[in-house]
Amino acid sequence: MTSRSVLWFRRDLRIGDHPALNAAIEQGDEIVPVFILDPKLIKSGGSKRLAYLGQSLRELDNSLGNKLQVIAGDQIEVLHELKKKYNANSVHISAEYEPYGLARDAKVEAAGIELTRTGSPYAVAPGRVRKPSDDTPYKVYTPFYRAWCVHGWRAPAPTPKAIPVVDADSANRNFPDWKLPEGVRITSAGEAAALERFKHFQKNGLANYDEARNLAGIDGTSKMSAHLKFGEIHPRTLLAPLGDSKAHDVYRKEIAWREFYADVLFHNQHTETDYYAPQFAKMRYDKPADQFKAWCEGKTGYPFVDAAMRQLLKEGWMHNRTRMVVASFLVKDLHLEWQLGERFFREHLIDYDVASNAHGWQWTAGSGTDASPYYRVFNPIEQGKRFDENGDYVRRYVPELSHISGVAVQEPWEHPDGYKNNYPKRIVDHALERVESLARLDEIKASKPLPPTK
DNA sequence: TTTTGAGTTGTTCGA
DNA sequence: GTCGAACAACTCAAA
Repeated sequence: MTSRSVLWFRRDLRIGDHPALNAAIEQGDEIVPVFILDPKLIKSGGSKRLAYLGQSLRELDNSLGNKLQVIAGDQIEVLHELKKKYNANSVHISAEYEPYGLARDAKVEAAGIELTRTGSPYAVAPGRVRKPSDDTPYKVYTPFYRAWCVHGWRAPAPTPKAIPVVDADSANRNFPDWKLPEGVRITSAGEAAALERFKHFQKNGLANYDEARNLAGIDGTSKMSAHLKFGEIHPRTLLAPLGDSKAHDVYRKEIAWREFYADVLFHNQHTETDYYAPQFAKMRYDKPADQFKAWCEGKTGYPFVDAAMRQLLKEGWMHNRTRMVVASFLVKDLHLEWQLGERFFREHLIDYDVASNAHGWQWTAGSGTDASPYYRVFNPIEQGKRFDENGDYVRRYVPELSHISGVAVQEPWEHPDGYKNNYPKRIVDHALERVESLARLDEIKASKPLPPTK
Protein backbone atom coordinates (compact mmCIF):
# COMPACT_ATOMS: atom_id res chain seq x y z
CA MET A 1 0.00 0.00 0.00
CA THR A 2 1.24 3.50 -0.87
CA SER A 3 2.31 5.47 2.19
CA ARG A 4 1.66 9.18 2.14
CA SER A 5 2.71 12.20 4.15
CA VAL A 6 1.03 15.57 4.22
CA LEU A 7 3.22 18.64 3.79
CA TRP A 8 1.43 21.62 5.25
CA PHE A 9 2.90 24.76 3.64
CA ARG A 10 2.67 28.02 5.57
CA ARG A 11 5.62 30.41 5.48
CA ASP A 12 7.84 28.12 3.41
CA LEU A 13 6.54 28.43 -0.16
CA ARG A 14 9.52 26.87 -1.92
CA ILE A 15 10.95 23.48 -2.78
CA GLY A 16 14.71 24.22 -2.52
CA ASP A 17 16.53 24.21 0.82
CA HIS A 18 13.36 22.90 2.50
CA PRO A 19 14.13 20.38 5.28
CA ALA A 20 10.46 19.67 6.05
CA LEU A 21 9.75 18.85 2.41
CA ASN A 22 12.76 16.54 2.35
CA ALA A 23 11.54 14.86 5.54
CA ALA A 24 8.06 14.36 4.05
CA ILE A 25 9.51 12.83 0.89
CA GLU A 26 11.69 10.53 2.95
CA GLN A 27 8.78 9.31 5.06
CA GLY A 28 6.16 8.75 2.37
CA ASP A 29 6.02 7.27 -1.11
CA GLU A 30 3.95 10.26 -2.08
CA ILE A 31 3.38 13.67 -0.51
CA VAL A 32 0.13 15.59 -0.19
CA PRO A 33 1.09 19.28 -0.39
CA VAL A 34 -1.49 21.68 1.01
CA PHE A 35 -1.90 25.36 1.70
CA ILE A 36 -4.85 26.15 3.94
CA LEU A 37 -6.62 29.46 3.42
CA ASP A 38 -7.08 30.42 7.01
CA PRO A 39 -9.96 32.91 7.40
CA LYS A 40 -8.00 34.87 10.02
CA LEU A 41 -4.98 35.21 7.77
CA ILE A 42 -7.13 36.37 4.90
CA LYS A 43 -8.93 38.89 7.06
CA SER A 44 -5.73 40.42 8.43
CA GLY A 45 -3.83 40.44 5.15
CA GLY A 46 -3.75 43.70 3.22
CA SER A 47 -4.76 43.58 -0.45
CA LYS A 48 -1.20 44.01 -1.72
CA ARG A 49 0.11 41.20 0.47
CA LEU A 50 -2.73 38.87 -0.53
CA ALA A 51 -2.14 39.56 -4.22
CA TYR A 52 1.50 38.65 -3.70
CA LEU A 53 0.57 35.50 -1.80
CA GLY A 54 -1.77 34.48 -4.62
CA GLN A 55 1.06 34.70 -7.11
CA SER A 56 3.45 32.91 -4.79
CA LEU A 57 1.01 29.99 -4.45
CA ARG A 58 0.74 29.67 -8.22
CA GLU A 59 4.53 29.61 -8.51
CA LEU A 60 4.76 26.92 -5.85
CA ASP A 61 2.02 24.98 -7.63
CA ASN A 62 4.10 25.04 -10.82
CA SER A 63 7.05 23.56 -8.95
CA LEU A 64 4.79 20.76 -7.69
CA GLY A 65 3.45 19.77 -11.10
CA ASN A 66 0.17 21.62 -10.56
CA LYS A 67 -0.79 19.34 -7.69
CA LEU A 68 -0.78 21.80 -4.79
CA GLN A 69 -4.01 21.58 -2.83
CA VAL A 70 -5.38 24.97 -1.82
CA ILE A 71 -8.26 24.60 0.60
CA ALA A 72 -10.24 27.22 2.48
CA GLY A 73 -11.36 26.35 5.99
CA ASP A 74 -10.44 25.41 9.49
CA GLN A 75 -6.98 23.84 9.73
CA ILE A 76 -8.07 20.99 11.99
CA GLU A 77 -10.94 19.94 9.74
CA VAL A 78 -8.90 20.26 6.55
CA LEU A 79 -5.99 18.23 7.92
CA HIS A 80 -8.28 15.55 9.39
CA GLU A 81 -10.01 15.17 6.03
CA LEU A 82 -6.79 15.05 4.04
CA LYS A 83 -5.27 12.45 6.35
CA LYS A 84 -8.36 10.29 6.05
CA LYS A 85 -8.82 10.74 2.32
CA TYR A 86 -5.23 9.86 1.44
CA ASN A 87 -4.60 7.54 4.34
CA ALA A 88 -1.62 9.73 5.27
CA ASN A 89 0.29 8.82 8.40
CA SER A 90 2.16 12.06 9.07
CA VAL A 91 1.87 15.83 8.76
CA HIS A 92 5.13 17.71 8.17
CA ILE A 93 5.72 21.39 8.87
CA SER A 94 8.44 23.98 9.27
CA ALA A 95 8.24 25.14 12.90
CA GLU A 96 6.85 28.57 13.73
CA TYR A 97 7.54 30.71 16.78
CA GLU A 98 5.45 33.87 16.70
CA PRO A 99 2.25 34.18 18.79
CA TYR A 100 -0.29 33.25 16.13
CA GLY A 101 1.69 30.37 14.63
CA LEU A 102 2.57 28.88 18.01
CA ALA A 103 -1.04 28.96 19.19
CA ARG A 104 -2.41 27.59 15.92
CA ASP A 105 -0.01 24.64 15.84
CA ALA A 106 -0.68 23.87 19.49
CA LYS A 107 -4.42 23.86 18.79
CA VAL A 108 -3.98 21.50 15.86
CA GLU A 109 -1.92 19.13 17.98
CA ALA A 110 -4.43 19.32 20.82
CA ALA A 111 -7.03 18.11 18.32
CA GLY A 112 -5.02 14.93 17.84
CA ILE A 113 -3.07 15.80 14.70
CA GLU A 114 0.59 15.10 15.30
CA LEU A 115 2.91 17.59 13.58
CA THR A 116 6.45 16.67 12.59
CA ARG A 117 8.63 19.78 12.71
CA THR A 118 11.76 19.97 10.60
CA GLY A 119 13.49 23.32 10.22
CA SER A 120 12.12 26.82 10.69
CA PRO A 121 12.09 30.12 8.80
CA TYR A 122 15.36 31.07 10.51
CA ALA A 123 19.04 30.16 10.22
CA VAL A 124 19.01 29.68 13.99
CA ALA A 125 15.65 28.92 15.56
CA PRO A 126 14.36 31.41 18.18
CA GLY A 127 15.30 30.36 21.72
CA ARG A 128 18.55 28.71 20.71
CA VAL A 129 20.95 31.59 21.27
CA ARG A 130 21.28 32.36 24.97
CA LYS A 131 23.79 34.01 27.28
CA PRO A 132 26.31 31.40 28.43
CA SER A 133 26.50 33.03 31.87
CA ASP A 134 22.87 32.44 32.93
CA ASP A 135 21.06 30.84 29.97
CA THR A 136 18.71 33.82 29.56
CA PRO A 137 17.99 35.46 26.20
CA TYR A 138 19.95 38.47 24.95
CA LYS A 139 18.37 41.91 25.12
CA VAL A 140 21.05 43.76 23.18
CA TYR A 141 21.63 43.14 19.52
CA THR A 142 25.42 43.11 19.20
CA PRO A 143 26.15 40.43 21.83
CA PHE A 144 23.29 38.42 20.31
CA TYR A 145 24.88 38.75 16.89
CA ARG A 146 28.26 37.49 18.16
CA ALA A 147 26.70 34.52 19.92
CA TRP A 148 24.49 33.82 16.87
CA CYS A 149 27.58 33.67 14.65
CA VAL A 150 29.34 31.36 17.12
CA HIS A 151 26.24 29.13 17.23
CA GLY A 152 26.30 28.91 13.45
CA TRP A 153 23.84 27.36 11.03
CA ARG A 154 23.55 24.47 8.60
CA ALA A 155 24.45 24.61 4.93
CA PRO A 156 21.43 24.82 2.61
CA ALA A 157 19.51 21.53 2.39
CA PRO A 158 19.64 19.71 -0.96
CA THR A 159 16.82 20.29 -3.42
CA PRO A 160 14.95 17.01 -3.99
CA LYS A 161 15.70 15.30 -7.32
CA ALA A 162 12.08 14.33 -7.74
CA ILE A 163 8.97 15.13 -5.74
CA PRO A 164 6.34 12.39 -5.89
CA VAL A 165 3.07 14.26 -5.43
CA VAL A 166 -0.37 12.73 -5.13
CA ASP A 167 -2.94 13.91 -7.69
CA ALA A 168 -5.30 16.59 -6.42
CA ASP A 169 -9.04 16.82 -6.98
CA SER A 170 -9.98 20.01 -8.78
CA ALA A 171 -12.37 20.72 -5.91
CA ASN A 172 -9.31 21.11 -3.68
CA ARG A 173 -7.52 23.55 -5.92
CA ASN A 174 -9.24 26.76 -4.87
CA PHE A 175 -6.64 29.30 -5.89
CA PRO A 176 -8.02 32.64 -4.78
CA ASP A 177 -8.19 35.50 -7.24
CA TRP A 178 -6.89 38.35 -5.14
CA LYS A 179 -6.73 41.53 -7.15
CA LEU A 180 -4.31 44.38 -6.68
CA PRO A 181 -5.78 47.81 -6.02
CA GLU A 182 -5.75 50.21 -8.97
CA GLY A 183 -2.39 51.80 -9.73
CA VAL A 184 -0.35 49.51 -7.50
CA ARG A 185 2.68 47.67 -8.83
CA ILE A 186 4.39 44.97 -6.79
CA THR A 187 7.47 42.82 -7.27
CA SER A 188 7.28 39.27 -8.64
CA ALA A 189 6.56 36.53 -6.13
CA GLY A 190 7.88 33.00 -5.98
CA GLU A 191 10.99 30.96 -5.45
CA ALA A 192 12.40 31.52 -8.94
CA ALA A 193 11.98 35.30 -8.63
CA ALA A 194 13.65 35.20 -5.20
CA LEU A 195 16.68 33.27 -6.47
CA GLU A 196 16.95 35.49 -9.51
CA ARG A 197 16.80 38.67 -7.46
CA PHE A 198 19.39 37.35 -5.01
CA LYS A 199 21.71 36.50 -7.89
CA HIS A 200 21.24 40.02 -9.22
CA PHE A 201 22.01 41.45 -5.77
CA GLN A 202 25.14 39.31 -5.39
CA LYS A 203 26.41 40.57 -8.71
CA ASN A 204 25.39 44.22 -8.49
CA GLY A 205 24.71 45.23 -4.91
CA LEU A 206 26.48 43.14 -2.32
CA ALA A 207 30.00 44.60 -2.69
CA ASN A 208 28.77 48.14 -1.90
CA TYR A 209 25.97 47.10 0.43
CA ASP A 210 27.40 48.78 3.53
CA GLU A 211 27.12 52.22 1.91
CA ALA A 212 24.40 51.78 -0.69
CA ARG A 213 21.84 50.18 1.62
CA ASN A 214 21.15 53.52 3.30
CA LEU A 215 20.51 55.56 0.16
CA ALA A 216 16.78 55.69 -0.41
CA GLY A 217 16.90 56.74 -4.06
CA ILE A 218 18.93 53.82 -5.42
CA ASP A 219 18.41 50.07 -5.66
CA GLY A 220 20.99 49.32 -2.98
CA THR A 221 19.18 46.80 -0.78
CA SER A 222 18.72 43.10 -1.46
CA LYS A 223 14.89 43.29 -1.61
CA MET A 224 14.67 39.86 -0.03
CA SER A 225 12.13 40.85 2.64
CA ALA A 226 8.94 39.67 0.90
CA HIS A 227 10.65 36.50 -0.31
CA LEU A 228 11.76 35.78 3.27
CA LYS A 229 8.35 36.60 4.66
CA PHE A 230 6.70 33.86 2.60
CA GLY A 231 9.68 31.54 2.78
CA GLU A 232 10.29 31.58 -0.96
CA ILE A 233 13.94 31.58 0.00
CA HIS A 234 15.59 30.54 3.26
CA PRO A 235 18.04 32.81 5.11
CA ARG A 236 20.60 29.97 4.96
CA THR A 237 20.69 30.42 1.21
CA LEU A 238 21.44 34.13 1.67
CA LEU A 239 24.12 33.49 4.30
CA ALA A 240 25.94 30.72 2.43
CA PRO A 241 27.90 32.87 -0.06
CA LEU A 242 28.92 35.58 2.45
CA GLY A 243 32.57 36.14 3.37
CA ASP A 244 34.36 38.40 5.83
CA SER A 245 34.39 41.74 4.00
CA LYS A 246 32.77 44.78 5.57
CA ALA A 247 29.89 44.77 3.10
CA HIS A 248 29.25 41.06 3.56
CA ASP A 249 29.29 41.43 7.33
CA VAL A 250 26.79 44.28 7.17
CA TYR A 251 24.46 42.14 5.08
CA ARG A 252 24.85 39.20 7.47
CA LYS A 253 23.98 41.59 10.29
CA GLU A 254 20.74 42.59 8.58
CA ILE A 255 19.73 38.94 8.35
CA ALA A 256 20.66 38.60 12.03
CA TRP A 257 18.34 41.51 12.94
CA ARG A 258 15.43 39.51 11.58
CA GLU A 259 16.52 36.57 13.72
CA PHE A 260 17.11 38.76 16.80
CA TYR A 261 13.62 40.24 16.61
CA ALA A 262 12.11 36.77 16.14
CA ASP A 263 14.00 35.68 19.26
CA VAL A 264 12.87 38.72 21.28
CA LEU A 265 9.23 38.17 20.28
CA PHE A 266 9.49 34.44 21.01
CA HIS A 267 10.59 35.21 24.58
CA ASN A 268 8.17 38.15 24.95
CA GLN A 269 5.03 37.14 23.09
CA HIS A 270 3.02 40.09 24.40
CA THR A 271 5.32 42.60 22.66
CA GLU A 272 3.53 42.08 19.36
CA THR A 273 1.14 44.74 20.63
CA ASP A 274 2.40 45.79 24.09
CA TYR A 275 5.36 47.90 25.10
CA TYR A 276 8.60 45.93 25.51
CA ALA A 277 9.79 48.61 27.98
CA PRO A 278 6.60 48.98 30.06
CA GLN A 279 7.30 52.50 31.35
CA PHE A 280 6.62 53.81 27.82
CA ALA A 281 2.98 52.82 28.20
CA LYS A 282 2.74 55.66 30.72
CA MET A 283 3.95 58.31 28.31
CA ARG A 284 1.50 61.04 27.27
CA TYR A 285 0.41 60.42 23.69
CA ASP A 286 -1.95 62.32 21.46
CA LYS A 287 -5.09 60.81 19.94
CA PRO A 288 -5.00 60.10 16.20
CA ALA A 289 -6.79 62.77 14.18
CA ASP A 290 -6.05 64.89 11.09
CA GLN A 291 -2.28 64.69 11.54
CA PHE A 292 -2.40 60.90 11.58
CA LYS A 293 -4.48 60.97 8.39
CA ALA A 294 -1.89 63.26 6.77
CA TRP A 295 0.87 60.82 7.77
CA CYS A 296 -1.05 57.87 6.30
CA GLU A 297 -1.60 59.68 3.01
CA GLY A 298 1.91 61.10 2.69
CA LYS A 299 0.78 64.70 3.15
CA THR A 300 2.79 65.85 6.17
CA GLY A 301 4.63 68.58 4.25
CA TYR A 302 7.97 66.90 4.97
CA PRO A 303 9.12 65.64 1.55
CA PHE A 304 11.23 62.69 2.74
CA VAL A 305 8.39 61.42 4.97
CA ASP A 306 5.76 61.90 2.30
CA ALA A 307 7.81 60.20 -0.41
CA ALA A 308 8.22 57.17 1.84
CA MET A 309 4.54 56.88 2.73
CA ARG A 310 3.55 57.16 -0.91
CA GLN A 311 6.11 54.51 -1.83
CA LEU A 312 4.44 52.22 0.70
CA LEU A 313 0.97 52.85 -0.74
CA LYS A 314 2.11 52.39 -4.31
CA GLU A 315 4.48 49.45 -3.99
CA GLY A 316 3.68 47.70 -0.70
CA TRP A 317 7.32 48.19 0.20
CA MET A 318 9.32 50.98 1.84
CA HIS A 319 13.07 51.49 2.00
CA ASN A 320 14.53 50.52 5.36
CA ARG A 321 16.00 53.97 5.98
CA THR A 322 12.68 55.70 5.45
CA ARG A 323 10.79 53.15 7.59
CA MET A 324 12.78 54.58 10.51
CA VAL A 325 12.21 58.17 9.43
CA VAL A 326 8.43 57.88 9.10
CA ALA A 327 8.22 55.88 12.34
CA SER A 328 10.20 58.50 14.23
CA PHE A 329 7.93 61.17 12.75
CA LEU A 330 4.75 59.41 13.89
CA VAL A 331 5.97 58.80 17.42
CA LYS A 332 8.24 61.77 18.12
CA ASP A 333 6.81 64.56 15.97
CA LEU A 334 3.11 63.64 16.12
CA HIS A 335 3.29 62.03 19.61
CA LEU A 336 1.18 59.06 18.57
CA GLU A 337 1.58 55.52 19.85
CA TRP A 338 3.74 53.21 17.76
CA GLN A 339 0.94 50.63 17.47
CA LEU A 340 -0.96 52.96 15.11
CA GLY A 341 1.94 52.96 12.68
CA GLU A 342 2.57 49.27 13.21
CA ARG A 343 -1.00 48.48 12.16
CA PHE A 344 -0.77 50.74 9.14
CA PHE A 345 2.42 48.97 8.03
CA ARG A 346 0.73 45.62 8.66
CA GLU A 347 -2.04 46.62 6.29
CA HIS A 348 0.22 47.87 3.52
CA LEU A 349 3.52 45.99 3.60
CA ILE A 350 3.86 42.92 1.43
CA ASP A 351 6.85 41.83 3.52
CA TYR A 352 5.00 42.33 6.83
CA ASP A 353 6.59 40.13 9.48
CA VAL A 354 5.14 40.29 12.97
CA ALA A 355 8.46 40.28 14.83
CA SER A 356 10.38 42.64 12.56
CA ASN A 357 7.45 45.04 12.27
CA ALA A 358 6.53 45.25 15.95
CA HIS A 359 10.13 45.47 17.13
CA GLY A 360 11.24 47.78 14.36
CA TRP A 361 8.50 50.14 15.51
CA GLN A 362 9.36 49.71 19.17
CA TRP A 363 13.04 50.33 18.46
CA THR A 364 12.20 53.67 16.87
CA ALA A 365 9.63 54.55 19.52
CA GLY A 366 12.27 54.09 22.21
CA SER A 367 10.37 51.31 23.96
CA GLY A 368 12.25 48.51 22.23
CA THR A 369 15.70 46.95 22.20
CA ASP A 370 17.69 50.05 21.27
CA ALA A 371 20.74 50.06 23.57
CA SER A 372 21.66 53.68 22.90
CA PRO A 373 21.94 55.89 25.98
CA TYR A 374 20.29 58.71 24.07
CA TYR A 375 16.71 59.22 23.04
CA ARG A 376 16.99 59.32 19.28
CA VAL A 377 14.82 61.80 17.45
CA PHE A 378 15.31 61.66 13.70
CA ASN A 379 15.34 64.99 11.90
CA PRO A 380 13.25 64.33 8.77
CA ILE A 381 14.93 67.14 6.84
CA GLU A 382 18.51 66.20 7.70
CA GLN A 383 17.75 62.54 6.98
CA GLY A 384 16.47 63.53 3.55
CA LYS A 385 19.59 65.58 2.81
CA ARG A 386 21.87 62.77 3.92
CA PHE A 387 20.16 59.72 2.45
CA ASP A 388 18.50 61.25 -0.61
CA GLU A 389 21.24 63.73 -1.38
CA ASN A 390 20.17 64.50 -4.94
CA GLY A 391 16.44 64.33 -4.21
CA ASP A 392 15.65 61.51 -6.66
CA TYR A 393 13.62 59.56 -4.11
CA VAL A 394 11.39 62.51 -3.24
CA ARG A 395 10.77 63.47 -6.88
CA ARG A 396 9.96 59.86 -7.78
CA TYR A 397 7.05 59.66 -5.34
CA VAL A 398 5.97 63.29 -4.82
CA PRO A 399 4.98 64.74 -8.20
CA GLU A 400 4.05 68.11 -6.68
CA LEU A 401 7.78 68.65 -6.14
CA SER A 402 9.12 67.26 -9.41
CA HIS A 403 9.92 70.76 -10.67
CA ILE A 404 12.57 71.28 -7.98
CA SER A 405 15.97 69.88 -8.89
CA GLY A 406 18.67 68.57 -6.56
CA VAL A 407 18.64 68.44 -2.81
CA ALA A 408 16.54 71.63 -2.62
CA VAL A 409 13.50 69.35 -3.03
CA GLN A 410 13.94 68.40 0.63
CA GLU A 411 13.01 71.96 1.70
CA PRO A 412 10.26 73.37 -0.52
CA TRP A 413 9.64 76.17 2.00
CA GLU A 414 13.05 77.59 1.05
CA HIS A 415 12.20 77.55 -2.67
CA PRO A 416 10.36 80.43 -4.42
CA ASP A 417 8.13 77.96 -6.34
CA GLY A 418 8.02 75.31 -3.63
CA TYR A 419 4.24 75.30 -3.30
CA LYS A 420 3.14 76.08 -6.84
CA ASN A 421 1.71 72.55 -7.28
CA ASN A 422 -0.17 72.62 -3.98
CA TYR A 423 2.30 70.52 -2.04
CA PRO A 424 0.99 70.61 1.58
CA LYS A 425 2.53 72.94 4.15
CA ARG A 426 4.28 71.32 7.09
CA ILE A 427 1.72 70.04 9.59
CA VAL A 428 4.09 70.49 12.56
CA ASP A 429 7.33 72.30 13.34
CA HIS A 430 9.95 69.60 13.83
CA ALA A 431 12.17 71.68 16.12
CA LEU A 432 9.26 72.34 18.51
CA GLU A 433 7.96 68.76 18.48
CA ARG A 434 11.44 67.43 19.20
CA VAL A 435 11.51 69.49 22.40
CA GLU A 436 7.97 68.37 23.24
CA SER A 437 8.93 64.73 22.75
CA LEU A 438 11.94 65.07 25.05
CA ALA A 439 9.73 66.76 27.65
CA ARG A 440 7.28 63.84 27.57
CA LEU A 441 10.18 61.45 27.97
CA ASP A 442 11.26 63.36 31.09
CA GLU A 443 7.82 62.82 32.58
CA ILE A 444 8.07 59.05 32.45
CA LYS A 445 11.64 59.13 33.72
CA ALA A 446 10.52 61.06 36.80
CA SER A 447 7.73 58.57 37.44
CA LYS A 448 9.99 55.56 37.29
CA PRO A 449 9.27 53.21 40.19
CA LEU A 450 11.87 53.18 42.97
CA PRO A 451 13.97 50.05 43.27
CA PRO A 452 12.64 47.62 45.87
CA THR A 453 14.01 48.13 49.37
CA LYS A 454 15.56 45.27 51.31
C1' DT B 1 29.43 40.86 43.74
C1' DT B 2 31.47 44.54 41.62
C1' DT B 3 33.31 46.83 38.00
C1' DT B 4 34.15 47.96 33.44
C1' DG B 5 33.19 48.42 28.69
C1' DA B 6 30.11 49.11 25.20
C1' DG B 7 25.91 49.93 22.64
C1' DT B 8 22.62 49.80 14.19
C1' DT B 9 20.94 53.29 11.76
C1' DG B 10 21.22 60.56 15.60
C1' DT B 11 21.32 65.70 16.30
C1' DT B 12 23.09 70.03 17.40
C1' DC B 13 26.50 73.27 18.29
C1' DG B 14 30.48 75.81 17.54
C1' DA B 15 35.10 76.19 15.77
C1' DG C 1 30.13 73.69 4.54
C1' DT C 2 32.66 70.46 7.36
C1' DC C 3 34.01 68.15 11.37
C1' DG C 4 34.63 66.87 16.09
C1' DA C 5 32.69 67.22 20.54
C1' DA C 6 28.79 67.36 23.45
C1' DC C 7 24.54 65.65 24.32
C1' DA C 8 23.11 63.19 29.28
C1' DA C 9 24.48 59.79 31.82
C1' DC C 10 21.08 54.30 30.78
C1' DT C 11 21.32 49.36 30.68
C1' DC C 12 23.20 45.15 29.55
C1' DA C 13 26.93 41.74 29.13
C1' DA C 14 30.88 39.87 30.60
C1' DA C 15 35.10 39.85 33.00
